[in-house]
This record gives sequence, C-alpha cells and structure tokens, in this order.
Amino acid sequence: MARAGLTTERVTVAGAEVADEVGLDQVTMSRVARRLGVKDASLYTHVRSLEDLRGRIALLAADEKTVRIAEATAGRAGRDALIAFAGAWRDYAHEHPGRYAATQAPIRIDPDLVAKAPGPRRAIELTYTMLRGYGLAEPDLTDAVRLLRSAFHGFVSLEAAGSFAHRRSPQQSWVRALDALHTLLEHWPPPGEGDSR
Amino acid sequence: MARAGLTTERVTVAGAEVADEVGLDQVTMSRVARRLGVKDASLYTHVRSLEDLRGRIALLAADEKTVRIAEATAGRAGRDALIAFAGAWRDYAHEHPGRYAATQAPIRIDPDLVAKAPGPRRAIELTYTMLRGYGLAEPDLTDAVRLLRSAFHGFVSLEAAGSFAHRRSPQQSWVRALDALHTLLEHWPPPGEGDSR
DNA sequence: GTCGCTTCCTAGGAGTCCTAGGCATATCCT
DNA sequence: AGGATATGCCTAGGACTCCTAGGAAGCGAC
Repeated sequence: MARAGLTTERVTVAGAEVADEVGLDQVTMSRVARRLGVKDASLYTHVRSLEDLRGRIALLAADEKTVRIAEATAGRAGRDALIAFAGAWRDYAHEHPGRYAATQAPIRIDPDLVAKAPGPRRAIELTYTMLRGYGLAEPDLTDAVRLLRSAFHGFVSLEAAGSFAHRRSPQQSWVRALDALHTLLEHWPPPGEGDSR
Repeated sequence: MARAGLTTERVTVAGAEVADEVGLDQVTMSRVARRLGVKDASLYTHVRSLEDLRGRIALLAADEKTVRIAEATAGRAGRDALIAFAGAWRDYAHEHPGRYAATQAPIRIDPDLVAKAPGPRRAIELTYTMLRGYGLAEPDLTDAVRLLRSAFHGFVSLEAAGSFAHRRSPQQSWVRALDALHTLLEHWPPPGEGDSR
C-alpha cells in the first residue's frame, strides 16, 4: 500500500479547498480525508483536531490575503492605494469564501502558530502604511484603520450573506463607498463636539 | 409523565440562549433538548431540523435587534439618530453574541418564515428613515445605507473576534467612527472623478 | 367517561470526532 | 546493501450527533 504523502500543509490546503467549495462548516475530518483518499484517523498525525485544522485554514487565509493586498498596493499611495487595498480584500473574499469565513470564525488558535504566521500582523501594518498619505496622527490613525477594516469586512460579509438585495448592484455601491471613505480620510473630523457644517 | 409544554417559540428561545452562552456552533438538538429537560427526538415535533432551528434563531435575533433600534431612534434625527441607531445595534450584538452571529451565519432559511418575520425588512427601512435628515437622494441613499450597515456590522464582528488588540479601547474608536460617519453623511461626495480637496 | 389529537417517549441507523494499537513503508547508519 | 529506527497510514471501537419510525401517555371535546 503506497503512502499518500500527507503533510500538515497539504491537509490544510485540502481543508481550505473544501471550505471554499461547500462552506466552512462542511470542513470535517472525514470530508477532508475522503478528498485526500485517506481514512479520517490518518489526519491526526498531521493535525491535532478539527479545531486545529480550522485554525490553520484561518491563518493560511490571513497570509494569502495579506500577500494579495501587499502586491496590490505596492508603489501606490493615497486614493489609488485605498482602492487597490480594498479591491484586493474584496476579491480575495469572493474567490475564497470559505477561507475568508475562517478568518472570522470564532476559533481558538494555537498562540505558537499565530506567532509564526505573519499574516494578521502584517495586514494591520499595511493598513497603517496605506493611510500614511492622509496625514492622520494617533489616535485618529488607529480609529481610521479600525473604521476602514470594519467597512471592508462588513461589506464583503453582508454581500456574501446576500444582504444587498436592492436593485442597485453591490459593485456600484462598493465604488461609491470607497469614494466616500477617501473623502472622509481627507476631512477626518477633529475631536470634541462634532459640529455640523 | 408530565408534559414539558414545548412549542416552536420556546424551543427557538432555548436555542438562542444556548447560542448566547456557549456559541452558535454549540447549538445542537441534544443540547437544546437537555436544557428543556426533554429528549432530542421530541424537538422534531416543533422544529423541522437543526438548520430550521438556526434559521428561526436568526429571525428571532433580527426581529429583536430591529425593535431595539426602533425604540432607540424613536423621535430622534440627524446625528442623534445615527448614534442611537448604531449604539442599539452594537449593544444588541454585545448582549446576544450567539443570536447576532446567527443573523450572519450562512443559513438557508425557509422563505415562508422570512416573509412572516418583519425584522430584516424593517431594519432596512429604519436605516433609510434615519438618513432622511441628511438630504441624500437615490442612488446615493442606498450606497450610504450599505456603507453604514457594513461599518456597523464589521465593527462589532471584528470586535467580537478580538481583532482590536491595540491599546486604544474599541469604545473610543467607536465614538470617533460615528463622528466620522456623521461628517461623511453631511459631505457625501458627488459622483464622478473623486477630487481631492 | 371515552374518543381522538398532540406531545413526548424508546429504539435504532448513519455519520461524526477522536484514541489506541498494529503493520507497512521510508529513512538513517554502518 | 542491509538492518534499525522512526514515521505514516491503517483497522477497531467508543462516545456523541442528527434524524426517523412507531408506541404510549397526557389533554381537550363531547
């Protein structure tokens, strides 16, 4: 009986593929094992548990998404960088819905694993870098980063859940939302009582 | 043997309680049955399947959240309404994390059930009502609604996932984000090439 | 009281996660 | 090259899950 040549990496990728194809909640040990032509018990040599596998998928996704964003924003600044950043984010979520869902799922991930994975931290750094051109200073910078991340994540989540049922296409709303966020970053309001006009 | 007096409503509420206490993915037929002092098979008289139960929890949550928002925004306008709306949204997510997660989970919900539940549709209407004071016209209105919903949902999702690990408290960022969104709604950019300054 | 409907039960099949222990295969050492 | 060691994948099985089928016990109507 020939060996299947499994490895933690291959199991994780197979799990990510299952997640993208049929949803994150369908990522089960037996299903991943079937895809790899192997019995489910065999996976436990490479992965501690189902929870562990899901965590690895989440980290894989975070890393991949970060790389995409880094490539897209390289050499860009200001408005161009914002659009490239957001576009890469949304494209990744569309292409890999299961992986993307894993990044948001309530999973306890092994801290050692997180420490090794550069994705999440680097994603934050990239956001700060992108905002450099807008001239924001702390703590406004952190607040702006959080708002942008919220808007991006919220948009693709609602989109994936089918919450944009209105006639207008999500794509159009997306473009206009980025317009609006760009404007907002250029006119970030000062602290204190928010005045009108 | 006395009857437990189950009903679809009671089963749904029990499921929602389990979701809030230990997470949506821990909502299982057996667990809900144990909480109700009943065998799991008994639940199938009131609920079609686990998927059906999850869908009902999602609709329950949508309705509850909508009611909260309606109460909070009643009689308010402009900035006050925006803050009350967003605050009610976030408070509900904090108080009922499992229910809130259900509203976002990838669940196929019985269309007939959805038609009867006023929550989702009314939530959208409330958002439009809240924005009335800002003088936006279609299609900007729809785009603004979508951006706001994205920002609110994204913020509470990231917050729940522990993605705001920076020193600055999420609460402070939340207040400033609402400042920023209020400003943005007052200066919603015109279509076309987004200019700077 | 008795009939009939609903509720809740017991029993059981199929699928899931995970552990324990065994055999076969790859790798290293001389 | 051949043997020792380590590793990969297996079978077997327990505990738990969802869900169905069919039976018994409580409730309301008459």
